[in-house]
Amino acid sequence: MDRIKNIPLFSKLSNENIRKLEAISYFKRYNAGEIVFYEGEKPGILHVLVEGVLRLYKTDSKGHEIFIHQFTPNALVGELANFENMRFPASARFITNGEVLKIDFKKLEKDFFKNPDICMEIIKSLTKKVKILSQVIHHEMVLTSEAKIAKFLYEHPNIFKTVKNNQVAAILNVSPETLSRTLTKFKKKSYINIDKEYNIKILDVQAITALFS
Amino acid sequence: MDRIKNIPLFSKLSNENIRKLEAISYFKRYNAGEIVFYEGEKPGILHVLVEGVLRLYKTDSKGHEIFIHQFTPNALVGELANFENMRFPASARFITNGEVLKIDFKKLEKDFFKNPDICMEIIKSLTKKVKILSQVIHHEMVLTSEAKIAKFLYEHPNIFKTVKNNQVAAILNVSPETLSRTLTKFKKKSYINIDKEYNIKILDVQAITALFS
DNA sequence: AAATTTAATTGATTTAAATCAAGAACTCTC
DNA sequence: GAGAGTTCTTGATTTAAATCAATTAAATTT
Repeated sequence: MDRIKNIPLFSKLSNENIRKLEAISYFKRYNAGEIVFYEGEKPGILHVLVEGVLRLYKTDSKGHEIFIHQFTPNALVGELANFENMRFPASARFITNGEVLKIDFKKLEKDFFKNPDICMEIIKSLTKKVKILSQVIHHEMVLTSEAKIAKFLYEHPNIFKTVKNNQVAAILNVSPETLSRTLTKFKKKSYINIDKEYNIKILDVQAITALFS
Repeated sequence: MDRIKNIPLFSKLSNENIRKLEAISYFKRYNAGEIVFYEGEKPGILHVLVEGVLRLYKTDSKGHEIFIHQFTPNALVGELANFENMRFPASARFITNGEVLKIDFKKLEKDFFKNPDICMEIIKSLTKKVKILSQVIHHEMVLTSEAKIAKFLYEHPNIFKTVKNNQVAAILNVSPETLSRTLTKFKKKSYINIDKEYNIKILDVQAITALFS
């Protein structure tokens, strides 16, 4: 009960409605690496990520993973497929251990969508999603690999300390080799400096930002 | 008044609300080729396409147009930028002559967003948009040029009669040369047949669909 | 600390598709 | 229907990035 109330999407519901919601939903825990749904599956359940990091990705013809987005709590996940009654356009896999609230979509639709507060929250969530997809398109269709890497350095200068280059490359949809080559190129041009503890310092912000904007 | 009422988004509004809406909006006609907004511009106005075909596209680093989508009436256009108070992520240009209803977003937000009917319509529109973007991502990041062309042939077998290969190539984000080569390849393999009147007949549906799914 | 595994780098090659270039086939106008 | 402008086709070349391959470096296990 409290747990559902803590989810922003439902925070404004009356106690009665929350009880109704409890009746058509359940929490499920996942371990890192587990799949919540696969691209191509038929939905029926609406997922709310309540804990952990959940990665959304597609698979190309060669079996490669294409990184789309990484969700953090308390995101609504895979609602498009439910709303439009289509198959999931992407797969979702937990990167850390985590938990989702699983809601029977049909029942939710019937009882809750008239509620204006819920409507507004859904609009917010959908808008966020349009923004994310819009950025994915920009990232992958407009920017070059070099530009993507420059942007990432600028926006997440500290992530290299905790995440392996390997994983950064996967997030950027770039091969590890390309990432490595681009970083050494930036070092050579003195755009950045990387010390022994993997602290990345951008020396020439001007040059780095110019690459992606 | 009647014109606004004919827009599905507003069809359920009371006459009073429609009058209010009239006060904060106006219709504007455009000729083919004219720009409604440019990528990077700040919004402030919500656009509803009421007539004509409006193309949404981005421009890459080399100045190339990247086709995103083509809207037909009565689509809500560029709402993301308004909702999220960000700059337009793409440009919009009329392909035919047409008309849009331009609405002052701030005022619309204040007066109309509580209305549950409008909310539902906005959710529908946003959902449609998520679906479109999701398909763009699939199209451009997962499919190869060959796959894109096969899919297009399958889904729009008659469009070649009216639209030049040039333009089809632009819609597919593929060079005219690549389109030409792929079509001749399909002809050679007897997947398709093109007669003198540009009627395209898919001879081997199996083979064509296998290329993109 | 040595051994083993994992990750990063560097160079050479391949790949899918764009670009460049030139000729052929249409369309349109006069 | 000749000429001019488009559009389409075909071949050769270039390009950005992936892949392949080998080596070096770093991290983990024993």
